[in-house]
Amino acid sequence: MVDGSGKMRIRRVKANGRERARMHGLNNALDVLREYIPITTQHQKLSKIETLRLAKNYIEALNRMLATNEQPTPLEYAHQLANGLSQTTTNMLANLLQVQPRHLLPPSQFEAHQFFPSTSDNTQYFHPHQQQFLSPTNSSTSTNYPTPSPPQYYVQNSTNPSAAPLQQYHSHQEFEHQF
DNA sequence: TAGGCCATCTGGTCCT
DNA sequence: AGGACCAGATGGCCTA
Repeated sequence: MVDGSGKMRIRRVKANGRERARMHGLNNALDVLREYIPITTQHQKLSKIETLRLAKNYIEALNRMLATNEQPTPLEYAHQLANGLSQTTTNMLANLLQVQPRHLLPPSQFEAHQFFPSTSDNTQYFHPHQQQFLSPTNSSTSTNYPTPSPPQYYVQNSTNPSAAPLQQYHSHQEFEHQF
């Protein structure tokens, strides 16, 4: 602003105030959005960009459930939600859904991590490219659903109003019983 | 300490 | 003319 007149200055100050209010409105909307997505933390809220990414993944996951009329396994669900998220948020998600963070690595890191880290168990692994589960002993197509490793499923924070599809299941057995 | 995230300011553009 | 929206710049705070 070259013109330093009082009138111009007042205009600028008023515009700044409006811009501040506009950004506060945007942030409030983001706070509301955070309440409806299935990650909640006590001490640290999701960043703006991660909130938007996770919300998009969550909508996609819900749409998929509606389209297929099936609930995903926790590992599948975690994979859908973790798509494109940062390492930090992915770890947080893995922790909340009680799956191994290494199972949620993006394709590049997934392969770099060696496809099947251990052959000592019967754990099956979700392949992000093929969008299906493979087992260490039989890497051919697995048609029946796997038994994912985490015995407990996501328990929603009671202060969070979001309707996370898995929150109703409190144990692995209860989850399996639905099918 | 570098990098990520954020709030704020600012000037440009478009719309009413 | 004035408001809304946008993107770039800047500086502060926090964390790995």
